[in-house]
Amino acid sequence: MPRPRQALLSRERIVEAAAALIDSEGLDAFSTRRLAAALGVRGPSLYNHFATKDEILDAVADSITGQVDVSYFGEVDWREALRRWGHSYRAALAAHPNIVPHLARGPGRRPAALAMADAVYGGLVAAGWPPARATHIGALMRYFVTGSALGSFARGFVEDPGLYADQYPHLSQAHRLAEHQQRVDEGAFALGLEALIDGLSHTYERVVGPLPPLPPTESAY
Amino acid sequence: MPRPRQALLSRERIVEAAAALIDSEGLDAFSTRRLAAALGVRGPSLYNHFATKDEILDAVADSITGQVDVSYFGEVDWREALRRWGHSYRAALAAHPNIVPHLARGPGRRPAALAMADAVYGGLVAAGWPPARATHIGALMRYFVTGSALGSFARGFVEDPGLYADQYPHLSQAHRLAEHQQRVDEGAFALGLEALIDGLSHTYERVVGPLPPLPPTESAY
DNA sequence: GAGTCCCAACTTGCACCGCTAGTTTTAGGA
DNA sequence: TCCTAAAACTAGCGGTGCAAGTTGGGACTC
Repeated sequence: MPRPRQALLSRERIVEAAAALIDSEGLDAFSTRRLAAALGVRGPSLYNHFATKDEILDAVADSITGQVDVSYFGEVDWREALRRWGHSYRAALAAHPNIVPHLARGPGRRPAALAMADAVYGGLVAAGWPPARATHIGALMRYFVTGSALGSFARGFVEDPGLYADQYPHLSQAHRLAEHQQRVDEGAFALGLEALIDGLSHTYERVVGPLPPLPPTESAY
Repeated sequence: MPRPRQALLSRERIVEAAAALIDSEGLDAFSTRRLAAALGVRGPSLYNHFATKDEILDAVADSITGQVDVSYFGEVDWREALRRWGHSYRAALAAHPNIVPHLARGPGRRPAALAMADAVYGGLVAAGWPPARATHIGALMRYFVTGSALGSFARGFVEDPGLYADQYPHLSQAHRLAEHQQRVDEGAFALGLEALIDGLSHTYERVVGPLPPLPPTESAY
Protein backbone atom coordinates (compact mmCIF):
# COMPACT_ATOMS: atom_id res chain seq x y z
CA MET A 1 0.00 0.00 0.00
CA PRO A 2 1.60 3.28 -1.07
CA ARG A 3 0.53 6.70 0.07
CA PRO A 4 -3.22 6.48 0.72
CA ARG A 5 -5.74 9.10 -0.44
CA GLN A 6 -6.38 10.10 3.13
CA ALA A 7 -3.52 9.90 5.60
CA LEU A 8 -4.13 7.02 8.00
CA LEU A 9 -1.98 8.38 10.78
CA SER A 10 -1.35 11.63 12.56
CA ARG A 11 0.56 12.46 15.70
CA GLU A 12 -2.70 12.92 17.57
CA ARG A 13 -4.15 9.61 16.49
CA ILE A 14 -0.93 7.87 17.41
CA VAL A 15 -0.75 9.45 20.85
CA GLU A 16 -4.37 8.64 21.51
CA ALA A 17 -4.01 5.01 20.53
CA ALA A 18 -0.75 4.69 22.43
CA ALA A 19 -2.33 6.03 25.61
CA ALA A 20 -5.22 3.62 25.26
CA LEU A 21 -2.92 0.68 24.66
CA ILE A 22 -0.70 1.53 27.62
CA ASP A 23 -3.70 2.04 29.87
CA SER A 24 -5.25 -1.27 28.98
CA GLU A 25 -2.23 -3.50 28.50
CA GLY A 26 0.61 -1.92 30.41
CA LEU A 27 3.93 -0.46 29.44
CA ASP A 28 5.57 -3.80 28.73
CA ALA A 29 2.94 -4.77 26.20
CA PHE A 30 3.36 -1.50 24.38
CA SER A 31 5.39 -2.16 21.25
CA THR A 32 5.54 -0.26 18.00
CA ARG A 33 4.07 -3.22 16.13
CA ARG A 34 1.18 -3.62 18.52
CA LEU A 35 0.46 0.07 18.41
CA ALA A 36 0.58 0.06 14.63
CA ALA A 37 -1.77 -2.91 14.52
CA ALA A 38 -4.25 -1.03 16.69
CA LEU A 39 -4.10 1.74 14.11
CA GLY A 40 -4.53 -0.61 11.15
CA VAL A 41 -1.01 -0.05 9.94
CA ARG A 42 2.37 -1.71 9.77
CA GLY A 43 4.89 -0.86 12.46
CA PRO A 44 7.51 1.14 10.66
CA SER A 45 4.88 3.55 9.37
CA LEU A 46 4.91 5.18 12.78
CA TYR A 47 8.39 6.43 12.05
CA ASN A 48 6.99 8.81 9.49
CA HIS A 49 5.51 10.74 12.41
CA PHE A 50 7.84 10.08 15.34
CA ALA A 51 11.57 9.54 15.33
CA THR A 52 11.67 6.93 18.08
CA LYS A 53 9.43 4.93 20.34
CA ASP A 54 10.61 7.08 23.22
CA GLU A 55 9.31 10.16 21.49
CA ILE A 56 5.86 8.60 21.36
CA LEU A 57 6.05 7.88 25.07
CA ASP A 58 7.08 11.46 25.75
CA ALA A 59 4.05 12.70 23.84
CA VAL A 60 1.75 10.41 25.80
CA ALA A 61 3.27 11.51 29.09
CA ASP A 62 2.94 15.13 28.13
CA SER A 63 -0.70 14.77 27.22
CA ILE A 64 -1.31 13.54 30.73
CA THR A 65 0.74 16.25 32.37
CA GLY A 66 -1.34 18.70 30.37
CA GLN A 67 -4.40 17.67 32.33
CA VAL A 68 -2.98 18.92 35.62
CA ASP A 69 -4.66 22.07 36.83
CA VAL A 70 -2.24 24.82 37.81
CA SER A 71 -4.68 27.69 37.44
CA TYR A 72 -4.85 28.22 41.19
CA PHE A 73 -1.39 29.71 41.41
CA GLY A 74 -1.73 33.44 41.60
CA GLU A 75 -5.43 33.28 42.39
CA VAL A 76 -5.32 31.71 45.80
CA ASP A 77 -3.04 31.61 48.83
CA TRP A 78 0.02 29.53 47.98
CA ARG A 79 -0.79 26.95 50.62
CA GLU A 80 -4.18 26.29 49.13
CA ALA A 81 -2.73 26.37 45.62
CA LEU A 82 -0.14 23.79 46.60
CA ARG A 83 -2.84 21.56 48.04
CA ARG A 84 -5.07 21.72 44.98
CA TRP A 85 -2.16 21.29 42.61
CA GLY A 86 -0.97 18.26 44.53
CA HIS A 87 -4.33 16.57 44.36
CA SER A 88 -4.87 17.44 40.72
CA TYR A 89 -1.38 16.25 39.84
CA ARG A 90 -1.77 12.96 41.62
CA ALA A 91 -5.23 12.39 40.19
CA ALA A 92 -3.93 12.88 36.66
CA LEU A 93 -1.18 10.32 37.17
CA ALA A 94 -3.30 7.87 39.09
CA ALA A 95 -5.73 7.80 36.18
CA HIS A 96 -2.95 6.42 33.97
CA PRO A 97 -0.65 4.53 36.31
CA ASN A 98 1.08 2.58 33.57
CA ILE A 99 2.94 5.49 32.01
CA VAL A 100 4.09 6.92 35.33
CA PRO A 101 7.41 5.06 35.21
CA HIS A 102 8.22 6.85 32.00
CA LEU A 103 6.84 10.17 33.13
CA ALA A 104 8.84 10.09 36.34
CA ARG A 105 12.10 10.35 34.44
CA GLY A 106 11.97 14.09 34.27
CA PRO A 107 10.32 16.98 32.50
CA GLY A 108 12.81 16.88 29.67
CA ARG A 109 11.53 18.26 26.41
CA ARG A 110 7.88 17.83 27.24
CA PRO A 111 6.17 21.20 26.91
CA ALA A 112 3.29 20.56 29.30
CA ALA A 113 5.69 19.52 32.06
CA LEU A 114 7.70 22.66 31.51
CA ALA A 115 4.57 24.81 31.49
CA MET A 116 3.52 23.26 34.79
CA ALA A 117 6.92 23.88 36.33
CA ASP A 118 6.78 27.43 35.07
CA ALA A 119 3.38 28.12 36.61
CA VAL A 120 4.30 26.63 39.97
CA TYR A 121 7.65 28.37 40.17
CA GLY A 122 6.14 31.68 39.14
CA GLY A 123 3.30 31.38 41.63
CA LEU A 124 5.59 30.59 44.53
CA VAL A 125 7.96 33.42 43.75
CA ALA A 126 5.03 35.81 43.44
CA ALA A 127 3.88 34.64 46.86
CA GLY A 128 7.16 35.75 48.35
CA TRP A 129 9.27 32.61 48.29
CA PRO A 130 12.92 33.12 47.41
CA PRO A 131 13.65 31.68 43.96
CA ALA A 132 15.90 28.90 45.22
CA ARG A 133 13.25 27.74 47.67
CA ALA A 134 10.57 27.92 45.03
CA THR A 135 12.64 25.59 42.86
CA HIS A 136 13.02 23.22 45.77
CA ILE A 137 9.33 23.20 46.53
CA GLY A 138 8.38 22.46 42.94
CA ALA A 139 10.89 19.63 42.90
CA LEU A 140 9.91 18.09 46.20
CA MET A 141 6.25 18.13 45.31
CA ARG A 142 7.15 16.34 42.12
CA TYR A 143 9.06 13.72 44.08
CA PHE A 144 6.16 13.12 46.37
CA VAL A 145 3.47 12.94 43.72
CA THR A 146 5.37 10.76 41.28
CA GLY A 147 6.61 8.53 44.06
CA SER A 148 3.07 8.14 45.26
CA ALA A 149 1.66 7.40 41.82
CA LEU A 150 4.46 5.03 40.96
CA GLY A 151 5.22 3.00 44.00
CA SER A 152 2.14 2.00 45.76
CA PHE A 153 3.27 0.81 49.13
CA ALA A 154 0.65 -1.86 49.20
CA ARG A 155 1.10 -3.17 45.70
CA GLY A 156 3.15 -6.28 45.67
CA PHE A 157 2.32 -7.54 49.09
CA VAL A 158 1.58 -11.21 48.99
CA GLU A 159 -1.71 -12.68 50.01
CA ASP A 160 -0.48 -15.40 52.33
CA PRO A 161 -0.83 -14.17 55.92
CA GLY A 162 1.64 -16.55 57.52
CA LEU A 163 4.38 -15.40 55.23
CA TYR A 164 4.74 -12.17 57.15
CA ALA A 165 3.80 -13.04 60.69
CA ASP A 166 6.75 -15.38 61.04
CA GLN A 167 9.61 -13.21 60.04
CA TYR A 168 8.38 -9.67 60.43
CA PRO A 169 6.70 -9.36 63.80
CA HIS A 170 5.11 -5.99 63.22
CA LEU A 171 3.74 -6.75 59.79
CA SER A 172 1.24 -9.32 60.95
CA GLN A 173 -1.53 -7.33 59.34
CA ALA A 174 0.41 -6.64 56.20
CA HIS A 175 -1.34 -9.23 54.10
CA ARG A 176 -4.46 -7.15 54.50
CA LEU A 177 -2.77 -4.28 52.77
CA ALA A 178 -3.51 -5.74 49.39
CA GLU A 179 -7.21 -5.35 50.00
CA HIS A 180 -6.94 -1.78 51.12
CA GLN A 181 -4.29 -0.70 48.72
CA GLN A 182 -6.14 2.24 47.31
CA ARG A 183 -7.28 3.52 50.68
CA VAL A 184 -3.78 3.25 52.11
CA ASP A 185 -2.25 5.07 49.17
CA GLU A 186 -4.74 7.88 49.27
CA GLY A 187 -4.56 8.24 53.03
CA ALA A 188 -0.78 8.29 53.00
CA PHE A 189 -0.75 10.83 50.22
CA ALA A 190 -3.23 13.12 51.94
CA LEU A 191 -1.39 12.90 55.25
CA GLY A 192 1.92 13.63 53.60
CA LEU A 193 0.60 16.53 51.59
CA GLU A 194 -0.91 18.21 54.63
CA ALA A 195 2.27 17.65 56.61
CA LEU A 196 4.34 19.13 53.82
CA ILE A 197 2.20 22.23 53.54
CA ASP A 198 2.16 22.65 57.28
CA GLY A 199 5.90 22.27 57.52
CA LEU A 200 6.51 24.62 54.61
CA SER A 201 4.29 27.22 56.23
CA HIS A 202 6.66 27.31 59.17
CA THR A 203 9.63 27.58 56.89
CA TYR A 204 7.92 30.48 55.17
CA GLU A 205 7.36 32.30 58.44
CA ARG A 206 10.97 31.78 59.40
CA VAL A 207 12.37 32.84 56.05
CA VAL A 208 9.89 35.36 54.67
CA GLY A 209 7.49 36.60 57.28
CA PRO A 210 4.12 36.02 58.93
CA LEU A 211 1.35 34.29 57.05
CA PRO A 212 -2.31 35.29 57.15
CA PRO A 213 -4.65 32.72 58.63
CA LEU A 214 -6.34 30.64 56.00
CA PRO A 215 -10.10 30.97 55.67
CA PRO A 216 -11.78 27.78 56.80
CA THR A 217 -11.52 25.47 53.85
CA GLU A 218 -14.79 24.49 52.24
CA SER A 219 -13.30 21.91 49.94
CA ALA A 220 -13.48 18.22 50.60
CA TYR A 221 -9.73 17.87 50.78
CA MET B 1 31.00 -27.07 28.29
CA PRO B 2 29.04 -29.34 30.64
CA ARG B 3 28.93 -29.00 34.37
CA PRO B 4 32.28 -27.59 35.48
CA ARG B 5 34.23 -28.95 38.43
CA GLN B 6 33.84 -25.67 40.20
CA ALA B 7 30.56 -23.80 39.73
CA LEU B 8 31.10 -20.67 37.71
CA LEU B 9 27.98 -18.91 38.96
CA SER B 10 26.21 -18.32 42.21
CA ARG B 11 23.33 -16.10 43.15
CA GLU B 12 25.72 -13.74 44.86
CA ARG B 13 28.09 -13.47 41.91
CA ILE B 14 25.15 -12.89 39.60
CA VAL B 15 23.64 -10.18 41.76
CA GLU B 16 26.99 -8.49 42.13
CA ALA B 17 27.69 -8.47 38.41
CA ALA B 18 24.13 -7.37 37.64
CA ALA B 19 24.41 -4.43 40.01
CA ALA B 20 27.70 -3.39 38.46
CA LEU B 21 26.31 -3.66 34.96
CA ILE B 22 23.21 -1.66 35.80
CA ASP B 23 25.23 0.98 37.58
CA SER B 24 27.59 1.47 34.69
CA GLU B 25 25.35 0.94 31.67
CA GLY B 26 21.81 1.61 32.80
CA LEU B 27 18.72 -0.50 33.09
CA ASP B 28 18.04 -0.61 29.37
CA ALA B 29 21.44 -2.05 28.60
CA PHE B 30 20.95 -4.77 31.16
CA SER B 31 20.11 -7.98 29.35
CA THR B 32 20.56 -11.57 30.39
CA ARG B 33 23.03 -12.13 27.58
CA ARG B 34 25.13 -9.12 28.49
CA LEU B 35 25.10 -10.09 32.13
CA ALA B 36 26.11 -13.63 31.26
CA ALA B 37 28.93 -12.36 29.07
CA ALA B 38 30.23 -10.28 31.96
CA LEU B 39 30.29 -13.47 33.99
CA GLY B 40 32.05 -15.48 31.28
CA VAL B 41 29.02 -17.60 30.62
CA ARG B 42 26.23 -18.10 28.11
CA GLY B 43 22.90 -16.44 28.78
CA PRO B 44 20.65 -19.34 29.58
CA SER B 45 22.99 -20.53 32.32
CA LEU B 46 21.59 -17.79 34.51
CA TYR B 47 18.32 -19.65 34.58
CA ASN B 48 19.90 -22.35 36.67
CA HIS B 49 20.02 -19.80 39.49
CA PHE B 50 17.11 -17.46 38.86
CA ALA B 51 13.75 -18.20 37.30
CA THR B 52 13.35 -14.92 35.43
CA LYS B 53 15.20 -11.73 34.67
CA ASP B 54 12.79 -9.96 36.99
CA GLU B 55 13.91 -12.14 39.84
CA ILE B 56 17.48 -11.01 39.29
CA LEU B 57 16.35 -7.40 39.38
CA ASP B 58 14.48 -8.05 42.61
CA ALA B 59 17.61 -9.48 44.16
CA VAL B 60 19.66 -6.48 43.08
CA ALA B 61 17.06 -4.10 44.44
CA ASP B 62 16.90 -5.97 47.70
CA SER B 63 20.66 -5.88 48.15
CA ILE B 64 20.45 -2.11 47.95
CA THR B 65 17.51 -1.86 50.30
CA GLY B 66 19.51 -3.96 52.70
CA GLN B 67 22.03 -1.16 53.05
CA VAL B 68 19.47 1.21 54.55
CA ASP B 69 20.00 1.81 58.23
CA VAL B 70 16.88 1.40 60.33
CA SER B 71 18.61 0.79 63.61
CA TYR B 72 17.58 4.17 64.97
CA PHE B 73 13.98 3.19 65.42
CA GLY B 74 13.40 2.40 69.04
CA GLU B 75 16.66 3.99 70.12
CA VAL B 76 15.93 7.59 69.35
CA ASP B 77 12.95 9.95 69.26
CA TRP B 78 10.78 9.05 66.29
CA ARG B 79 11.34 12.44 64.68
CA GLU B 80 15.08 11.99 64.69
CA ALA B 81 14.74 8.36 63.60
CA LEU B 82 12.61 9.43 60.65
CA ARG B 83 15.17 12.00 59.66
CA ARG B 84 18.09 9.61 59.78
CA TRP B 85 16.17 6.88 58.04
CA GLY B 86 15.16 9.26 55.29
CA HIS B 87 18.71 10.33 54.63
CA SER B 88 20.08 6.81 54.80
CA TYR B 89 17.33 5.54 52.51
CA ARG B 90 17.88 8.23 49.95
CA ALA B 91 21.64 7.85 50.05
CA ALA B 92 21.34 4.13 49.38
CA LEU B 93 19.14 4.70 46.33
CA ALA B 94 21.05 7.71 45.04
CA ALA B 95 24.19 5.57 44.97
CA HIS B 96 22.50 3.30 42.41
CA PRO B 97 20.03 5.51 40.57
CA ASN B 98 19.59 3.15 37.65
CA ILE B 99 17.74 0.43 39.52
CA VAL B 100 15.41 2.81 41.29
CA PRO B 101 12.69 2.50 38.62
CA HIS B 102 12.50 -1.20 39.39
CA LEU B 103 12.81 -0.78 43.11
CA ALA B 104 10.05 1.80 43.20
CA ARG B 105 7.46 -0.74 42.14
CA GLY B 106 6.87 -1.92 45.65
CA PRO B 107 8.33 -4.05 48.39
CA GLY B 108 6.91 -7.22 46.90
CA ARG B 109 8.75 -10.37 47.82
CA ARG B 110 11.98 -8.66 48.67
CA PRO B 111 12.98 -9.57 52.21
CA ALA B 112 15.10 -6.53 52.95
CA ALA B 113 12.29 -4.21 51.90
CA LEU B 114 9.90 -6.06 54.15
CA ALA B 115 12.36 -5.99 57.04
CA MET B 116 12.71 -2.25 56.60
CA ALA B 117 8.95 -1.75 56.54
CA ASP B 118 8.69 -3.90 59.63
CA ALA B 119 11.26 -1.90 61.56
CA VAL B 120 9.74 1.45 60.63
CA TYR B 121 6.21 0.41 61.35
CA GLY B 122 7.17 -1.15 64.65
CA GLY B 123 9.16 1.87 65.71
CA LEU B 124 6.37 4.30 64.95
CA VAL B 125 3.76 2.24 66.75
CA ALA B 126 6.06 1.94 69.74
CA ALA B 127 6.40 5.73 69.70
CA GLY B 128 2.65 6.08 70.13
CA TRP B 129 1.41 6.45 66.58
CA PRO B 130 -1.86 4.66 65.83
CA PRO B 131 -1.21 1.67 63.54
CA ALA B 132 -3.08 3.15 60.59
CA ARG B 133 -1.06 6.35 60.76
CA ALA B 134 2.17 4.43 61.13
CA THR B 135 1.37 2.61 57.89
CA HIS B 136 0.68 5.90 56.20
CA ILE B 137 3.91 7.45 57.39
CA GLY B 138 5.98 4.52 56.19
CA ALA B 139 4.27 4.72 52.83
CA LEU B 140 4.57 8.46 52.37
CA MET B 141 8.23 8.43 53.27
CA ARG B 142 8.71 5.76 50.66
CA TYR B 143 6.95 7.90 48.08
CA PHE B 144 9.10 10.85 48.85
CA VAL B 145 12.42 9.03 48.89
CA THR B 146 11.83 6.94 45.79
CA GLY B 147 10.39 9.89 43.94
CA SER B 148 13.41 11.90 44.86
CA ALA B 149 15.90 9.24 43.86
CA LEU B 150 14.07 8.47 40.65
CA GLY B 151 12.91 11.65 39.13
CA SER B 152 15.48 14.24 39.50
CA PHE B 153 13.66 17.41 38.72
CA ALA B 154 16.65 18.81 36.98
CA ARG B 155 17.53 15.80 34.86
CA GLY B 156 16.41 16.27 31.32
CA PHE B 157 16.51 20.00 31.17
CA VAL B 158 18.09 21.12 27.98
CA GLU B 159 21.19 23.21 27.82
CA ASP B 160 20.01 25.86 25.41
CA PRO B 161 19.06 28.98 27.42
CA GLY B 162 16.81 30.60 24.85
CA LEU B 163 14.66 27.54 24.63
CA TYR B 164 13.07 28.32 27.97
CA ALA B 165 13.11 32.07 28.18
CA ASP B 166 10.83 32.42 25.19
CA GLN B 167 7.95 30.26 26.17
CA TYR B 168 8.14 29.87 29.91
CA PRO B 169 8.65 33.30 31.44
CA HIS B 170 9.56 32.16 34.92
CA LEU B 171 11.98 29.47 33.89
CA SER B 172 14.56 31.82 32.48
CA GLN B 173 17.15 30.35 34.78
CA ALA B 174 16.07 26.80 34.21
CA HIS B 175 18.86 25.92 31.85
CA ARG B 176 21.21 26.37 34.74
CA LEU B 177 19.46 23.58 36.53
CA ALA B 178 21.46 21.00 34.65
CA GLU B 179 24.65 22.25 36.22
CA HIS B 180 23.25 22.28 39.70
CA GLN B 181 21.20 19.18 39.41
CA GLN B 182 22.67 17.42 42.38
CA ARG B 183 22.52 20.46 44.62
CA VAL B 184 18.90 21.11 43.68
CA ASP B 185 17.92 17.52 44.33
CA GLU B 186 19.61 17.39 47.69
CA GLY B 187 18.28 20.76 48.76
CA ALA B 188 14.75 19.89 47.72
CA PHE B 189 14.95 16.57 49.51
CA ALA B 190 16.28 18.09 52.71
CA LEU B 191 13.67 20.85 52.68
CA GLY B 192 10.88 18.36 52.08
CA LEU B 193 12.05 15.96 54.74
CA GLU B 194 12.24 18.68 57.37
CA ALA B 195 8.82 19.98 56.37
CA LEU B 196 7.35 16.48 56.56
CA ILE B 197 8.76 15.82 60.01
CA ASP B 198 7.63 19.23 61.21
CA GLY B 199 4.15 18.71 59.85
CA LEU B 200 3.90 15.21 61.24
CA SER B 201 4.93 16.48 64.66
CA HIS B 202 1.86 18.68 64.68
CA THR B 203 -0.32 15.81 63.60
CA TYR B 204 1.12 13.79 66.44
CA GLU B 205 0.32 16.43 68.99
CA ARG B 206 -3.22 16.66 67.69
CA VAL B 207 -3.81 12.93 67.55
CA VAL B 208 -1.65 11.48 70.33
CA GLY B 209 -0.44 14.12 72.72
CA PRO B 210 2.35 16.56 73.50
CA LEU B 211 5.87 15.90 72.31
CA PRO B 212 9.03 16.51 74.30
CA PRO B 213 11.36 19.13 72.90
CA LEU B 214 14.17 17.63 70.89
CA PRO B 215 17.70 18.03 72.20
CA PRO B 216 19.67 20.36 69.95
CA THR B 217 20.79 18.16 67.10
CA GLU B 218 24.51 17.68 66.77
CA SER B 219 24.37 15.98 63.41
CA ALA B 220 25.15 17.72 60.16
CA TYR B 221 21.66 17.23 58.81
C1' DG C 1 -1.87 19.03 -19.29
C1' DA C 2 2.87 17.14 -18.26
C1' DG C 3 6.47 16.64 -15.43
C1' DT C 4 8.43 16.46 -10.94
C1' DC C 5 8.99 15.93 -6.26
C1' DC C 6 7.41 14.74 -1.79
C1' DC C 7 5.03 12.04 1.42
C1' DA C 8 3.12 8.21 3.75
C1' DA C 9 2.39 3.93 3.43
C1' DC C 10 4.79 -0.49 2.27
C1' DT C 11 8.38 -4.91 2.50
C1' DT C 12 12.56 -6.73 3.93
C1' DG C 13 15.77 -7.61 7.22
C1' DC C 14 19.30 -6.92 11.00
C1' DA C 15 20.71 -7.39 15.59
C1' DC C 16 19.04 -8.15 19.71
C1' DC C 17 15.81 -9.74 23.41
C1' DG C 18 13.72 -13.28 27.23
C1' DC C 19 13.24 -17.75 27.69
C1' DT C 20 12.47 -23.05 26.61
C1' DA C 21 14.05 -27.61 25.44
C1' DG C 22 17.15 -30.99 25.32
C1' DT C 23 22.14 -32.55 25.95
C1' DT C 24 26.31 -33.48 28.45
C1' DT C 25 29.18 -34.14 32.23
C1' DT C 26 30.14 -33.74 36.98
C1' DA C 27 29.26 -33.70 42.15
C1' DG C 28 27.36 -35.55 45.93
C1' DG C 29 24.19 -38.42 48.52
C1' DA C 30 22.00 -43.31 49.27
C1' DT D 1 28.57 -48.14 43.43
C1' DC D 2 24.83 -46.29 41.48
C1' DC D 3 21.46 -42.42 40.87
C1' DT D 4 19.88 -38.10 40.95
C1' DA D 5 20.34 -33.36 40.73
C1' DA D 6 23.08 -29.55 39.28
C1' DA D 7 25.32 -26.45 36.12
C1' DA D 8 27.03 -25.58 32.10
C1' DC D 9 26.12 -25.98 27.01
C1' DT D 10 23.66 -25.48 21.89
C1' DA D 11 19.72 -24.63 19.15
C1' DG D 12 15.89 -22.11 18.40
C1' DC D 13 11.16 -19.68 18.92
C1' DG D 14 8.66 -15.60 18.82
C1' DG D 15 9.21 -11.15 19.79
C1' DT D 16 11.51 -6.28 19.72
C1' DG D 17 13.14 -1.34 17.80
C1' DC D 18 14.33 0.45 13.87
C1' DA D 19 17.06 1.23 9.22
C1' DA D 20 16.84 0.75 4.29
C1' DG D 21 14.83 0.88 0.11
C1' DT D 22 10.28 0.69 -2.73
C1' DT D 23 5.93 2.32 -4.46
C1' DG D 24 2.43 5.11 -6.06
C1' DG D 25 -0.86 9.02 -5.22
C1' DG D 26 -1.21 14.33 -4.27
C1' DA D 27 0.10 18.69 -5.07
C1' DC D 28 2.71 21.87 -6.94
C1' DT D 29 5.31 24.16 -11.26
C1' DC D 30 6.00 25.08 -15.96
